[in-house]
Amino acid sequence: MNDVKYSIGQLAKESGCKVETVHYYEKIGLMPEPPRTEGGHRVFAFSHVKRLNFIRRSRELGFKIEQIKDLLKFIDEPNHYCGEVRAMAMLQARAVQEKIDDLQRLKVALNEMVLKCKDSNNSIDDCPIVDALFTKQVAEQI
Amino acid sequence: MNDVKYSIGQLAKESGCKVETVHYYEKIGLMPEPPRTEGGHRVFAFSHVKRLNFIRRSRELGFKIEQIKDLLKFIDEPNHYCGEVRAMAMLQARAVQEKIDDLQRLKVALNEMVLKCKDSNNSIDDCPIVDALFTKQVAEQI
DNA sequence: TATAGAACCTGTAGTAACTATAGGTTCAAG
DNA sequence: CTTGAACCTATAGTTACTACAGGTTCTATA
Repeated sequence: MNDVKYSIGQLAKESGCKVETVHYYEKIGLMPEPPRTEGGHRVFAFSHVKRLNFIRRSRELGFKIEQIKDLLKFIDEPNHYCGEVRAMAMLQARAVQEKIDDLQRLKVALNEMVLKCKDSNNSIDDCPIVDALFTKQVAEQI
Repeated sequence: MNDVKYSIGQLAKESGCKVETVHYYEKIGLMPEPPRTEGGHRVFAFSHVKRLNFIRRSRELGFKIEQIKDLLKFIDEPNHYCGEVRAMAMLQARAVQEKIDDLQRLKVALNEMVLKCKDSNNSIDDCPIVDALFTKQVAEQI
């Protein structure tokens, strides 16, 4: 039977979150309010472990909390199709690609600045990096 | 002479920030407190435009506020060398590369999930993406 | 069974880097 | 001289947590 019970600490460990994060997810409605012991301690089931894993992994993939709420809605409510999830994943992949492109441009700019700055014993007044940062449209020089 | 004066709105426009951002930078000590008019409006000089441009561009390159404070310290205080700035830029470039690598892994994971999910009319119960997110160590499958 | 201390509880404040709002004052153009 | 744009301050909101304080419950050992 799958009626193993988990304390919040075990749940957290099991899914790689911190206890405070579980509290937080409960507060914002990502995780349901679990049953409690007499004394008020939360008692979780394996389904909670699965759900929290889903959330954590989605976060790792760069989904925002609001997006994860949408994903969980698909899962919680019946009558949804794989296509909706697929579409979200594709959108996410595109957003990630854009971030990568931005960072690539960044890196090139930084490396160029470093290359220009050959004589690192220069006084700060002659530093090409400082210079580059003071001039307009660094980003567009790239 | 370079004694052109700028209102906060002009300063903001000139350097691509919002007025509130200038207020904020002043509050946290990135920008100095400028002189004021009788009525209390801030009056900026060209040096402020340059400084704010430096800050904005550094932010665009992914430097954190605290790092920019360090960079500005180099510039504000005498007896600093180009090498210190160069070292920070190199560190920054490396950090950016790491972020790029992370995102690449992300993108691959997302794309693989999308590819596996061929039949988007499937019910959500059979969605390989949802499946992948529920299983452990998605990130390590990549 | 008594007790120590680990783990839990709630609620609030802090983080980064702004953005937005409210409610009031000053400036500049016509 | 009036109008309305731009400015002022102060506070709250944003995102996704993290960290604390001050108290309670659970559990393992003596």
